Formats: sequence, structure tokens, C-alpha cells
Amino acid sequence: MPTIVLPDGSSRSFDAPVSVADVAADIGAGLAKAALGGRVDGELVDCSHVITDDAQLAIVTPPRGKDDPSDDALFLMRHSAAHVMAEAIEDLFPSVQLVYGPPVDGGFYYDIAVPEGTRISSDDFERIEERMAEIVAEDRPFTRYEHPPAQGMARLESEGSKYKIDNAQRAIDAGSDALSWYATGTPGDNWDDLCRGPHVPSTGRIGAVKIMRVAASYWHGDADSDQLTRVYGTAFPDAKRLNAHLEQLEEARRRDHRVVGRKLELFAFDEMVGQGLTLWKPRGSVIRETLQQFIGEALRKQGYDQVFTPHVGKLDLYRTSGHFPYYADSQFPPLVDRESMKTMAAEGCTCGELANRLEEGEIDGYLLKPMNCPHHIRIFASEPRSYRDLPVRLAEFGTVYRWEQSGELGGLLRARGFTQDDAHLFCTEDQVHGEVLGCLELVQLIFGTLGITDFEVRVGLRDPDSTKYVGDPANWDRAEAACQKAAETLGVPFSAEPGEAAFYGPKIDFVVKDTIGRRWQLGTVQVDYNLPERFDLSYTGADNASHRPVMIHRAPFGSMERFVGFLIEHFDGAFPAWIAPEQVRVLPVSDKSADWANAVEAKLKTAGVRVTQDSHGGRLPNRIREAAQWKIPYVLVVGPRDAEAGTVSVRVHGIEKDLGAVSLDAFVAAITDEVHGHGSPVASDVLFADEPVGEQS
RNA sequence: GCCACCGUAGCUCAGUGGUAGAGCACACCCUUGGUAAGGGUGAGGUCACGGGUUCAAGUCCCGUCGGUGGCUCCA
Repeated sequence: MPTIVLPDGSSRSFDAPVSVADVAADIGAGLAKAALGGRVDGELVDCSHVITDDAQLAIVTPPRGKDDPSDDALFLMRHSAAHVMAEAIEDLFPSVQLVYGPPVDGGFYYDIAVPEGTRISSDDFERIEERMAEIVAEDRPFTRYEHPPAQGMARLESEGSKYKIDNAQRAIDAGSDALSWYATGTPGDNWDDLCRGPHVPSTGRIGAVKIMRVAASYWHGDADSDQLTRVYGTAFPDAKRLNAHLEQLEEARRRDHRVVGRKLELFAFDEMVGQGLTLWKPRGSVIRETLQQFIGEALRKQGYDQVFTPHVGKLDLYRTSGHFPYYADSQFPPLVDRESMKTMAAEGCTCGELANRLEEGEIDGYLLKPMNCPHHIRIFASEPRSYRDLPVRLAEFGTVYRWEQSGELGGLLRARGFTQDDAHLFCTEDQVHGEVLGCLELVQLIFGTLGITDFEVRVGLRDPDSTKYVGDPANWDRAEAACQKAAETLGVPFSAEPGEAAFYGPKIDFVVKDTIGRRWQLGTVQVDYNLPERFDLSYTGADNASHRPVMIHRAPFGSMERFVGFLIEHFDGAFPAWIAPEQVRVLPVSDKSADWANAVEAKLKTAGVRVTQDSHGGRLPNRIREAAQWKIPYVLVVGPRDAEAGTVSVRVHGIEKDLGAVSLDAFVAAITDEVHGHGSPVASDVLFADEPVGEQS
């Protein structure tokens, strides 16, 4: 006699067990028709799921309004679409074996084991989609049925797919008391798949589907295991929403920092220079330099000392730090000592022997530095330190080089050479908490000034089962506790992530998303008890005894490359005036206004404003359009009327109209204030306080 | 590194084995124009690179380099 409580608080009683579909039908025929599934006591289930006891139930239906997120409906449709796609692929490629096909953010995929000689490529998408359309048109019911574990396993053994056997074993290990299958149609007659569900009621309900791309993946995410083919697709309730999604992806591509960066001449990569090695062009360099100066002011206030260190260091330095040879694969190959090279060449030494001898320290060489910390540590160690000297805070925009896998490179966001806004703080145990807070302040200053509000905080902890970490577990415990405690002061939610620590210590990371949704770590603060140990660092305490300092590694931007790459996307290239490579462009209406235009340009230049004049680009509307495409914050149109009155006519990027004329002096004062204030107050708001300036994207 | 796809003018792209194209950008000329494309002319190419098949290759095949997406990795 179940009593069902609905989301609106009303309840209905039944004198026998009922399915979700029954309840929907009891409420109304329209709902019965629309129902895709249900959420029973918080658990997402099929329409056919039978409720035997009192329960809370929400019927899942396709999203109604545009703003209805309806995650459950999308989950059901996409999960079901994955099945339909798998059936279509099996029809077209009978030799494949299915592995695993879940819904994911924005769509779904199915991992498929494809035998040697067969391949699924984007050329096959159309016929897969056609086959899927047929299955959808048949509107076959998703039919769930179960076998007890032993019987289910026996069936899978006889079918011979090690992948499905593995999936089933995992389900059993996780405590499932039955294995479930879903047939698209009638069990026995139609296609079916081992699956925990749930699904939409029938194949006709999966909405508008599109296969997006094909990629490789590894079984169990293990690079040494079987390589699988992963086919990605997405599904939406209708074609309109699918198209809106595709247009959004298109828009995201236009906003991609690689596209914007080329168009705005911010940076370049060059085959001749090398993969992942950034060439900062003049305009991009202005952005980077401006950010560096901005953080530089904050560092001076916090008592940092600037240092400079070389781009290479001897292998022994990195043997001591633990970078070499442990992480040799992710470094540029060592630069071998010239004499050693000669000797080895004379001995007919092989490359393998060379590598061995480098590893064992029999030959020396240099490494392009993969991190700045060893150099900074040697600066700390270069003189005796007293507790009175601490904390010692050494800062450097240090360029490091890492051999990132070629498939991982991605514009400025993942490069092989990049400059960290790095610093290392050497302090006493008692100072750790306060210093970490100071580091977090820097990150918050940057994010606050630039209006970055959409970010995650991750506390990276060690994975207790891994051997890649150096140092004493007791030190790790202390460092992890320090990070957790500091993160709690941020006042924003954070997640603890085991396995995400640096090899020498735990860290607090600030993570943002790029325009196509990938996550990137920007700012980072890391507490380290281990490198001071490895380098045997010490200071003299008040007790006249020798003590070990604690180190904090921190980079509030992360790296200049990644940060600027993110920032390009954050602002879509339309930087606020204080960062913009070109802050003001002067457009004389005609040559008749050349004198006044020159005077305006000269005055702004004298005031330190990055200003240009465009008097050659043809007619005025054309030059205005041109300036808009460069996303220049302020465009000053000057004509005879302005020359007469000593004014400039102001256009602001993102607003398609002339805001009006102001005196040149007033404009210079306002933009100077804006630049010095790192964007606040905004000059156009000050000059046109009455105008609704709107969004300046 | 792995899988798939891609590489034609500075940029965006067309070109399905038979004489290398368009738009924008660029240069020059005309236009002196008050708020998002005025008109004309011109220049610009080892079709990424190397090999192969073919009477003939931008086009088909192999390799290399580079790019994109995903996987793995990211000290």
C-alpha cells in the first residue's frame, strides 16, 4: 500500500505496488506521455521501476522552458542515446566489442574495442547517425531484465567479452545482487547491453542526437592497457536545442585564445622555433608586462625580494632536488658536458650507456630548469640565516622548460617553455600559516582586480598508495594540515583531491575553465617540508641551535603564458584599458583635423597612455570598424568641431555609438585615473555618468 | 606518447587525377569623408616537407613536420 509523495507536497496512495509510469498516468495523461523516468527517494530510475513502499517521487520530463536545466532528463536521454549509438555501430561494425558508455558533461560517449584493421572515423558518422535514426524511428521500448550474478556471469562468459565481464565483476564487487541488461525492444529478439540503467522508456525519446567526434582512450584509463576507440555524441530534447548547443560551441571556438591571439597579434608559435615555445609579440608583451608590474607592486608591499637566476643548472642540483632522473621524461634532455661527450664518443658509447651514466652521476651535464625552486634554495643557502631574517621571500619571473607530451600542448595554456611568477618563502614552522595566507591574498587580489569569479579551489593532497612523493609522512601530515587550514580561510568552497599534490608537498590550486570547458590550474600555493630536508637547509634559532626552515612555493598567476591565455578568453580579447595593448586610438575626421589629432595624440602620449592615430584607413566609418575589430577600449573621433572646442568625441568598445564630446583634459585625467587604478574607476563611467554605459565586454 | 581528423595567399576558406581560385587584409591611385566596410588597379603560391603510383598529383599511397579534439600525463 505505497503512499507516494510528490514534489509539490501532495501525496497519492495506491493499494498495490505501482510503477513510476503508473503514478504519472494516475496524475494525468499528459504527464504519462511526457515521463522519461523518475527520481524515487533521490535515486534516478526507469519509468517501469516499481515502487513497493512509501516513497518520495519526482517524475522526470523533458525540459520545458529554456532555463529548465533538467539534468535528469538529459542524463536519461544521453545515456539511452549511447545505447542506440552502440547498437548502430555494432550493426555497421560487427567485429567490435563494446566496453562502457556513460553520459558525460555535454553529451555521452561509448568506448569500443575495435579489432586491428577496422577503424571508426569521422567519415562513418553519417551512416551511424542514419542507422540511429532508424532505431529511433522504430521507437522500441528500453526493456530492463535481470540475472542473478552467477547466471549473468555465465552468460557473459559464453558471450566472451572480457570488457563486459569486467564491468559485471565490478558491479558484483560493489555489492550488486543482480546484473541488469537493457534490450532496445524485446529481450532475446533485439539488441541488448549489460547496463545498470536507467533509460528513457523507448528509443523514440532520446531527442535530437549528433555524433561529435572520435578519439582514443585506454581501458580503465591505463595507458598500458588496451587501447579503445571512444565515440562522442550529444543529445538534446529537440533539434532547436541541439543547434543552439552547436552554435555555442562555434562561438566558443571564436573566443579561443589561439584564434583571438592571432587576430590581435598577441603571440605566435613557429615550427622553426619549436612546439610549445611561445613568441610573445609586442601587443601580447604589453599585457604580460603590465600584469607583471601589477603583481610586482603587491610583492614589494608584502616584503618580497627580487632575484634573478639562470635558465640552466647542473644535474647535481636536480639530483639533490629529486627532479633528475626521477622526472627525466618530462624534462628537455640534459646538456652533456663537452669533455664527457668527447670521451664517450671515443669509447663508442651508446645512447643507452649515456643515459645510464647520466642517471648514475658518472657524467655531468646541465638541465634546462624545470622549476625555479632549486636555484632559489641555493640563494637561501648562500649565507648563514638567523631566525631574525625569516621569512625570506625570494621572487622571480622564472622561465622553466618541461617536455610536455606533444598531444598535450595547447596554445598558451599548455606550453613547453613558460614563465612562472614564482617565489619561494623560507620561514619557521610558526610562520607557515601567516605566510600561506599572504600568498592566498595575492591570488585574491589578482582575481578580484580582473573580475575572475568563476573558479574552483582545490587542495591537492598526496595519494597514500603512490610512491612518487618524497619525504617523511609526518612532514606531509603537517603540510597537508597547514593547507587545509589556510584554504578554510578563503570563504569559498574547496575540494580536497588526493593524488593531486606536488611530489614534494601538498598545494592549494586555483582552477578555471577555458572557453571549451577544460580546466586549468592558475594560481598555486604549496607547502614544502621536504626540499629543505633534501638540501639540508638551516637557520639559527633564538635558542642558538640550528633549525630546519619550511618552504612555501607560490605562483599567484601560475604562469604568465597560461594566465594571459586564460585572460584573453575571459575578456574575449577586449581587455580593460589598463591592460589593453592599445588603449586609445585617435581618428581624425579628415586631414583638415590633422593638427588637432596630432595634438591629442601627443598629449595622451605624454600622459603615458598607449595611443595611436589612424588617418590612413579610408573613410571614417571604415576606421571606426577597424578600431572595433582591434577591441581598443577608447576611440577618439576628432574633427573641426572638436578642434574648435578643444574636445574629443569618445567611443567606448562594445557600445555602438558616440558617447559625446568631452574636453581633452577631462579625458586625459579620466583615463589616467582608470589606468592607475587598475581599471577602477572606469573613465567612460566618470565622463558620462548620466549615460547608461552598459556592458563593456 | 596514443587514436582520429586536418595542413592551398598574411587570415578565413573553395578547389574529387587534366592550365592554382574567392573574400578579407596588404600596396598604389581616385575619393577629404562627423561615427561599424567609398571606388579602381595591383602584388601576393615550391598547394607544409620528403618519397612513391601515374602520360599527368593540390587531389591517390607511404613517411616526416606542424595543428585540432580526445585519452594518458602535468614534479
